[in-house]
Amino acid sequence: MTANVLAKQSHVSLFTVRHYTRIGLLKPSRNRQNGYKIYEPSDAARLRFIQAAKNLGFSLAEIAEILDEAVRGNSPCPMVREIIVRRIEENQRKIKEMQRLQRKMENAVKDWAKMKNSMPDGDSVCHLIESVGEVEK
Amino acid sequence: MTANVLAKQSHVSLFTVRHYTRIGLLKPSRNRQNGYKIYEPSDAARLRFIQAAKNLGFSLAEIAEILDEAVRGNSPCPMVREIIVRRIEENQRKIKEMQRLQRKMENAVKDWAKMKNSMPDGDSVCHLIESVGEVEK
DNA sequence: CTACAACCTGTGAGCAGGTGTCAGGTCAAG
DNA sequence: CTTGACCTGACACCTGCTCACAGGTTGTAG
Repeated sequence: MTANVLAKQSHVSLFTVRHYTRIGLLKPSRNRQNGYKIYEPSDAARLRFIQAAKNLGFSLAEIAEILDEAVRGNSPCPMVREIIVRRIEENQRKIKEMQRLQRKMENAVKDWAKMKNSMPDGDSVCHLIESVGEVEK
Repeated sequence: MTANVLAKQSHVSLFTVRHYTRIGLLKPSRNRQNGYKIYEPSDAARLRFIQAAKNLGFSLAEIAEILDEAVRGNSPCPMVREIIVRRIEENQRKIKEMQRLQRKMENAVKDWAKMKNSMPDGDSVCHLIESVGEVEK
């Protein structure tokens, strides 16, 4: 199986397959005749695992660690449990941050509805944005 | 005012000032004697504007456009209104996506509580993660 | 006067997770 | 035999910094 075939079969872009191969997540063998990379069904399984883990919020670096641990014959499960707990906390923080930003933007639009457009001068670039900055403080 | 002084006064890292200068958001003049960059109070105002806009979710590229428009003597306000409406929609989408991920991770942890750790084999890297993938489909 | 620290400079690399472009090699069909 | 579709590695690009490097400048202490 070449990179292109694996990509199409796995509903992933060719670039992604090449990227994963370059960073060592996939380790295809080689066709000695032409130097082409050869992916086995086990690489397809690996790729499915990577997609599943990515879907669960794991970073590629973490996935690489997990795969390494598995290749070394150790159970990656404890590591997996640790990572996801940390990821849940991080994600919660990010969501809160984005909701704060969302409220801020919505309030800004509301406030701006009554304000006119202004021409820039030496002191001010856009009084709309600057008014939010002032309100913030 | 040198880069370092501007950075400290604006509660921004020196690297950030240099970065903004490199990408053209700040345009200091030069000391002819030693080649040092000279920042004026207007650059400090510009930097405050950049921080305010970034706080509101504007990207540096968008901020550059806004500043360019202002320098050309046009009101950047219509552009600002357009961008923020788009940003609100994008942000809402991202929040929903992250909440979906959050639920998925929390459900995974709950399900995994009753599952044992497993050793990897040819078919499976970590059955915890793979079980989520299967449930998804 | 000089040594030294603390500043300044431009350039380039690194992060994450791809996306894409390039020149060149390979292969099968017509 | 030529065309077009594929393959390869190496590299640049995106965002918003953060940092390292090597070298020039400045101010102070001895």
